[in-house]
Amino acid sequence: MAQERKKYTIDDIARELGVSKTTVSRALSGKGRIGKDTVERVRAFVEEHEYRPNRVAQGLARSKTYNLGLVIPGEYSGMPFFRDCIDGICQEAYRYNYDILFVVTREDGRAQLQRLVDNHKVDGIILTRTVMNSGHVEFLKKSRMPFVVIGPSDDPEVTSIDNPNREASRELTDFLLMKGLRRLALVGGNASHYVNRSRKRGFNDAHQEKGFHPDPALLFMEVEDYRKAVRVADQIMLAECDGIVCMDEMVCALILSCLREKGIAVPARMKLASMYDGSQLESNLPPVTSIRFDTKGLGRNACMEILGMLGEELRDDLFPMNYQVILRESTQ
Amino acid sequence: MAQERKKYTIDDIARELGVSKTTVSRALSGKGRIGKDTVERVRAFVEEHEYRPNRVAQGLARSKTYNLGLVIPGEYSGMPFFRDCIDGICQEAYRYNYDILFVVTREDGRAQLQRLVDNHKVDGIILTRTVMNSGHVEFLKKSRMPFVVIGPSDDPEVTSIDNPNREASRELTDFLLMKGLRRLALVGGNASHYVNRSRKRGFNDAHQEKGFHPDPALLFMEVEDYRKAVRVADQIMLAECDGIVCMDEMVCALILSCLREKGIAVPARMKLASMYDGSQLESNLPPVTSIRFDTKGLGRNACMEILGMLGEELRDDLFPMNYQVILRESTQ
DNA sequence: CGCGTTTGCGCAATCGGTTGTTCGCATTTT
DNA sequence: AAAATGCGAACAACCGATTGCGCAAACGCG
Repeated sequence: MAQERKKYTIDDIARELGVSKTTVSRALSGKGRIGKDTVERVRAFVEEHEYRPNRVAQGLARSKTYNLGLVIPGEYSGMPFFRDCIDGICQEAYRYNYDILFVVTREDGRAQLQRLVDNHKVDGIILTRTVMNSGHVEFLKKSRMPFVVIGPSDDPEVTSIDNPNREASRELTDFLLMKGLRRLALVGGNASHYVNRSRKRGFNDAHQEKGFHPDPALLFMEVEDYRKAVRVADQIMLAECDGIVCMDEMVCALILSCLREKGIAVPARMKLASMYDGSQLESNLPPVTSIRFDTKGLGRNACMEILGMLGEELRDDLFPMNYQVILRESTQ
Repeated sequence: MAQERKKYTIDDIARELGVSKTTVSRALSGKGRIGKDTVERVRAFVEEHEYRPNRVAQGLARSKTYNLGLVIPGEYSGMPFFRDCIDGICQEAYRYNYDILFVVTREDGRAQLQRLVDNHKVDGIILTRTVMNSGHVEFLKKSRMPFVVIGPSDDPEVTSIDNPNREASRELTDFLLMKGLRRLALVGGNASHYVNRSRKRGFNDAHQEKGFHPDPALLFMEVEDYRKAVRVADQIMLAECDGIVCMDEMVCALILSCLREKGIAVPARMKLASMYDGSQLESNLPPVTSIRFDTKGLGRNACMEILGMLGEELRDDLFPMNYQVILRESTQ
């Protein structure tokens, strides 16, 4: 049973080893001229006694915190996309010994952001963007704090990264059109969420390439719960659609549930596909065709981008940001 | 357009005001003897120039980081419970100018935790517990790092806080038994998640109080997707149940969907209730009776507990940790 | 008026590291 | 053999705050 252990400081190490703390510091950082055997001695001692430099003191001396700020809008933090994204970000950050400072923004999001910057609590910031407003980007540009954006950006000075939503949605839609479907409904949740807009663009792209025009009457947004889904499903059936494209997994599950209840056979009487694949679509009945993104990889990339800006030597290349259209029974 | 602004240090302030930095420090902290008018001058200047003390330097001097570690198991981080909980924690932390260091644990969770402690990156830790294993608690006890646990704890030395799952489940079950139901099925997801065990206990409690015994054949766990739900729903109908109690919102939505498809009228032929209320049950068809917890309040309480341990003067009392059984159409 | 107490403030050490510069010594060059 | 070079290690300043202690002026009181 390891007893309460003294916390060593660099001075303790220096004293016990009979060297100066400069030497200890250099031995550990590998910077500056220093003898090989000395390095070895120090390393061994440090290993033995489990010394860890105090990050706070290091931070003061180096003007560095080894913290990254992650800004997430509160109302979305539970969505599968964010879950995977956060997962990737954390995983990559930990590899480089950074930690993640979590900022859940609500109405007052700016105050938290400002605190991070003013108080020197982070070295850089990862900003997730859901709606295009929020002066956060402008604020960060002005503050000289390095940052990357997850989501769209029209500003060439801003490093941003995102899933290829538009392209992927185009491809999925194209696949359905190639199957001969001509009256596709598009169903989604929150209309102001940029991701839904990107997916809608892809949907339109595919149509236009073939000289088709999606019927505006077949666009249904704000489908967030079962009751709304029921109504939309009714309208879709009345409108004589031959296929339904859902913006995300949740909406898709709701719609599918409604179709089953109405006894509308998928895929026999109606094709169904989703523009985002989660854990539920594969094991649904029938399994639903959908687009799989490497969202975790996206998170890792975002993290690598910011680490790169902070001068870290990256150990891997960025992940290629692609996607897969996964064909399942719902479109057979 | 606010131009790039110089970052003031305490020395800058002192120089410009013609006082010592000791004075500035004292004026701002309110500690130590110092003249009223001096305090006023300093405060005004600081306000004017938006000076913010460098938290890292403060941290070194005071041995304090104003960071709280929040340990969350990666596989659950997206669940509604955690979302609300995190929300509450962050909200409360920000009020006291603390930030949240987010630790998503996977298999290797211990390494991250150890880093937080070894490197002095946090003042305290909030540990969320999902399964009862994990030597995290023992590790933290040994490390002398203040911490609280969200979840159950048998250890009297450990501060822990949780929703009253067992009591609430007992009450909900009791309500159903009082209605005359005698063959209740209990359906849930992950069986090793402690929260499901607590709820199951409450379910049993209610039965035993009345001298009944829940039929072990009516306990269905690991119902995670639609396909499994379909099978379970079949078995439930065969078993001639008169009511179904679901462990959480997601399972409940799946089961309800299955019932609708089979044309089984809820509540006419089957009563349905959920032991956790989320955003989906109220707007479902029919709306489902369920237990509402103040999970956000739980998060805030956990945060207040740890802040208290860290010597912060709390501005509010703890929230009373109660719950409501919300009666809806599904049990009428 | 003299003396003890209180008040306001600054000096300097400290927290635990990093880093530019110097210094002694061994090795190589001429 | 003297001068130039290179190497390893230490000195001391510094990062930006906090804090124990001491000093001088102002105050209270008999």
